[in-house]
Amino acid sequence: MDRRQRKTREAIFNAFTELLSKKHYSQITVGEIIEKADIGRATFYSHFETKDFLLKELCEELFCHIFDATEDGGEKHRHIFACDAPSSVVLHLLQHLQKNDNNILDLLGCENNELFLRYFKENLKELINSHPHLLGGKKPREIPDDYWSNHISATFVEMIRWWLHNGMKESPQTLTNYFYAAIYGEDKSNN
Amino acid sequence: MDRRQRKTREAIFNAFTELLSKKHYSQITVGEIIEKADIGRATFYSHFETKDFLLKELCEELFCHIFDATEDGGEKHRHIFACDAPSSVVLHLLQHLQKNDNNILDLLGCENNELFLRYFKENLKELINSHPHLLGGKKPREIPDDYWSNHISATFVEMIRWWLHNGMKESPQTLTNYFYAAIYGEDKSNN
DNA sequence: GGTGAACTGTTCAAAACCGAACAATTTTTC
DNA sequence: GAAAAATTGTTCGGTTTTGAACAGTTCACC
Repeated sequence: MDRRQRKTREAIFNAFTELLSKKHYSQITVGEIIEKADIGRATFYSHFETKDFLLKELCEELFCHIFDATEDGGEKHRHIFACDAPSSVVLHLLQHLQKNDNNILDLLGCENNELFLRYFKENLKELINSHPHLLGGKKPREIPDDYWSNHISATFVEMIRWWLHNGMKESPQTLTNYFYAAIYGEDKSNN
Repeated sequence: MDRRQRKTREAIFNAFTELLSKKHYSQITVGEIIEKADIGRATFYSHFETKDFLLKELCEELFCHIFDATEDGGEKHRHIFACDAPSSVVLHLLQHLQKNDNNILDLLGCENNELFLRYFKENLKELINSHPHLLGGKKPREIPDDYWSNHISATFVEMIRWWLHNGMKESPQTLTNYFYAAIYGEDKSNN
């Protein structure tokens, strides 16, 4: 990507993220984003059709970052698909959140958190649909696949919401244990 | 100035300032500046003929900033020419330094400080030449004007060097008193 | 003192950005 | 509920930045 495009895109994302942490999505104007990003009006619209599309792309970028390989202290860490057990996928994701990559905690903690948690759940559900055993769990035979993926992703997101709401006191490992205990009915997090 | 030019110029100045605080001027390459500023090669040379010109313009910008009116906590502060007494000019300049506007202390404290103190002295001397009573002092009749301006500016710069070297413990007001005591042979800083 | 690597400064067509306008729509205000 | 103000999304000529080259110079190493 052209250096100018990259810089403009980053400037917009940064400005938008900053605004999102301060006020509600609906009362953020494109003009504010433009002003904070310090770019021209036409430039904004050459990158994003509307504010909604900007939000969508921001979310996608955030969750792609969490779900994909990324730099980690100078050393590439493993892609989640390369994890050896479903529980390590959960652990991995929680660690990402705890490290506050891309200031995602600001967004999950602010008054716009519903926006992001919804996106997060949708993305996670799609991922589970395409990789049914990603997070493990034992699907009862009589339940449709889509119901199950909805159940798992909802459980995961609600766990995050609970975690955030309680001050993130628990370690990612502890939370992972809770997650699988709730799904399996017992602690099999070492599977 | 075009928004792109302003951003590029700032990026170059910031990158250059950062590099100057870490290594000696002579061993900073244009390539490093370009990389840190995150701009194209041709862009750099469309702004500055050479690294030397960049240094020159950085110095000019820094000292213009100190000597000119600028934002001060949301409130415009007085231009030095509007100060009521020569001693308040000195006080004013020292306060600027103490506040570390534009990270000038990084530059005056690093191994490139000679570079900046020399520029500072030259600029100050020119200013005194054009405004002989700016900093006050009583010029002995037998001394040429240029010798006097050189004397005053050198005295000022050496005071700054002493201040920096001793950890800037003295208040700007105290230092102002020292300055005039040394020039006049007694404390007349309230003139 | 010779060789290769790094650095300097220049060129140019292509691409992105600017800014200032504009009509259309929404929101605010009275 | 009408007028005013703010916001949205588009247009376009002019400007800046880009990136990838290039020859010429300096530097580091042997």
